[in-house]
Amino acid sequence: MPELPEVETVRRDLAAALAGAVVAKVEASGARSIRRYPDPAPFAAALEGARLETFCRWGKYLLIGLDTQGVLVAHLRMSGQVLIAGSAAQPRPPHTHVVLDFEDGRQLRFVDPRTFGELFVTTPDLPELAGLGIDALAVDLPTFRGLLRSRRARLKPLLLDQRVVAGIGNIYSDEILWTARLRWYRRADHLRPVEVARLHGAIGSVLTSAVQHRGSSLGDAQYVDLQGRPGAYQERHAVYGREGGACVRCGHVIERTVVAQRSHFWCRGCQR
DNA sequence: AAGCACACCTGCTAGC
DNA sequence: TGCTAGCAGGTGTGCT
Repeated sequence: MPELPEVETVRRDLAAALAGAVVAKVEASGARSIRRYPDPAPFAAALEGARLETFCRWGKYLLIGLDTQGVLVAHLRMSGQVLIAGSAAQPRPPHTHVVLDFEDGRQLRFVDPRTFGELFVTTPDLPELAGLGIDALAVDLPTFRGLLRSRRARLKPLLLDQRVVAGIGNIYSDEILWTARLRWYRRADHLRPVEVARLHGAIGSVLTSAVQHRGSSLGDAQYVDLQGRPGAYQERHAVYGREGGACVRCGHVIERTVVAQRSHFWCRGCQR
């Protein structure tokens, strides 16, 4: 589900809602959500009594800095949601696996039907995230050029590779390629300089616009924000999920093909 | 290095 | 109406 814009929306809302909040109690009933811990007690102990101080994001990882020098890391994978509740009395959604109780009575809930997501507490140097590429909203053009120079990978798998640039998933890779007017199978090291610049510009413009519209929620509403509300960027998708529709730029029919075992949506009329 | 197949899960939908 | 196959926003591993 969530890619960079959705995680960034959650990050901003968390910062506004929970800066300074102190964890009173942790309930971790879903073992898979804290799978790095053979036993839930150390996970709870790392959080109980801690004050939430900073709210950062790196790619699709949410990073909450604690006053204990620890960092709570969350990755939502396909179906994870972070929801805030005004009180413990508010009914819990199905598949609520981890609950943080705050001193003021509010709760933060980690809900995840497919249980691919996870939470853990680590040190500020984030050893578990070694190898993750530069954040997609932080990469400048010269750096991006350098990243592509020696890569023989095709553009779609390259954009999805979190070791190169972090934060882009299946929806936004298609929107970025359409915006840059490039086909998925172009090789990174064969792009002309003007095409590299277009791709870099498209990463910035698509992700920034998606953040402004609070991310994309598809029909099954797996992605919702902290308050359970959907995003609005899906209304602006040019290609993703629009198979058979008309390209808003050139009028050709949007096609769907399978690339790297994922659905890929594109326009043969204006993507080269 | 790159690409593929598959694994991890549940839920929803399209098609029979 | 009821069943089943296929599909889903992500990543990790193991194999060519």
